[in-house]
Amino acid sequence: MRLSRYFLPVLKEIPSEAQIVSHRLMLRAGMIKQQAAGIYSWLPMGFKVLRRLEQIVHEEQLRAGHLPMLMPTIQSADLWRESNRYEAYGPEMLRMRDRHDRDLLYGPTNEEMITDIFRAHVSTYKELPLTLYHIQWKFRDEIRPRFGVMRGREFFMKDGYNFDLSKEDALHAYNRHFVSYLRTYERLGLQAIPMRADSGPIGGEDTHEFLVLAETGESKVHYDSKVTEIRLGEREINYDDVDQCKSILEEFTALYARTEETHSEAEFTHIPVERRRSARGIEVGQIFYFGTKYSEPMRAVVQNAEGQTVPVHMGSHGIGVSRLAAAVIEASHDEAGIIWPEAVTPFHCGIVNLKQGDKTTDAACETLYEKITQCGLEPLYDDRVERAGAKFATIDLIGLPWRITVGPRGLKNSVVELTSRRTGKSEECPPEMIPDKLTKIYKRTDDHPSA
RNA sequence: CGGGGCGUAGCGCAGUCUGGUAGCGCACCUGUUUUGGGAACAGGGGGUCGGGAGUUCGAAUCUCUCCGCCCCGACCA
Repeated sequence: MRLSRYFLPVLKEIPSEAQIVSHRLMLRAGMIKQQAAGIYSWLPMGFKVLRRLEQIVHEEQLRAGHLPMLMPTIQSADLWRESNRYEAYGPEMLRMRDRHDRDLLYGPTNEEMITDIFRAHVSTYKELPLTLYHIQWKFRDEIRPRFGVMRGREFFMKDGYNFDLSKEDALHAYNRHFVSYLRTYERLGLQAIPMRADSGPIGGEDTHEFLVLAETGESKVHYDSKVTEIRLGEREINYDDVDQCKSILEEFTALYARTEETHSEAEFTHIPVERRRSARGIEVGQIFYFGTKYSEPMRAVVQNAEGQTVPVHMGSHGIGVSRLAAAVIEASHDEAGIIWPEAVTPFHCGIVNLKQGDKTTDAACETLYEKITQCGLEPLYDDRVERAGAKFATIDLIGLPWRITVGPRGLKNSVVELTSRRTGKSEECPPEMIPDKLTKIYKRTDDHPSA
């Protein structure tokens, strides 16, 4: 993409409504524009990041064997009356009425709807286990939306639902999600710590939240500092392996890590003093096992091998995709702006032409642009007629992980500069070598399952 | 919902107390000179002062009312 043809309304000054760093940077980098309290437009570059996050979440769900689908944003109130949540959900639910006076709502979550789909089409245990998910906009009419897309009223969420014959099967689904979530966050370059949490209005027995540590996080958390040393890493995972999934869950939950709601001071004091940590975190996901809470009232039942009709065991699982954009920025930025992890960056590199209009530098940039594009990578070429400082400031602000600086000074020696946004370190090399270097860098994060 | 604050050009703000018909910086347009970390100069375009009602010869400014947004608190991906 050529910057001169792109729509990237960057701001030099910080809009006054933004309090936290991710919100400020998303506004300054021209990623989002507020349309109402807690409701945002995603401008081209923000949208690009959102789609990359969505893509990675999809890939990891597919890898775990979960099936993508799409449910509508608007739901009928009748379904919610069946589960008795229409009244129980309270004013957080945005209710509306159509021209025939039918009660509708903008879905805050989809347990009822997925259960409706399940009961309409599944009647035998032979179709189990089944896990369906979608990535769709939700609306929760928060009392006080804030912090940009971190706590929007409208937000983009992956929500999945598993249906199993027995509690044991459903707990495996729980563990499987646990592992797939860990993998998802690690791919995004985020450290998200699983913590035992409170089940809230979704209800249920077992639940873990995944939290990214950040000063601006809204949740208070308490943990043993050793949990931050555990990584999933490159290990092979077989999502059908019940024991493996269980042992990974046990490995990650053996050490103390709780949100404020489930915190126990008594247990906390068993941790050696130097390892006790109380901090704040951003909740980027949560998984639940809730048994037959919805399947019983909504009659989502199957016949088992003995011919008995039994309610299915269910769980639900969510990742806040739009919130992830803010969480990544909270976890990865500096004074100059955003620092995108390679996995989610909107463009793979920026090409900065220091002397736009100069035949030699223009030609060098064009060639680089073409060659890099041919490698399947997407460069953002700053071809504006601007001074070097302005171009550097823009490219730093929007946070592309790699910058290629092309100027007459370097070209005299047949070199361009490759600079890491994260470390600030530069190396000079002939432009012909750049595509290969970038390809190697991105090979590490280019991790698509065949699905 | 309780408490606090704000609404003036795309963004950041002054002007409001003490009424006299709107200004500054950035951004934008034109030109000249510049050009390896947000250039300088000159010229220029852009505003129903959140909406409505009232007071007044006259309202961004005073009064009433509605709307929107932000911050602190209880709830949540």
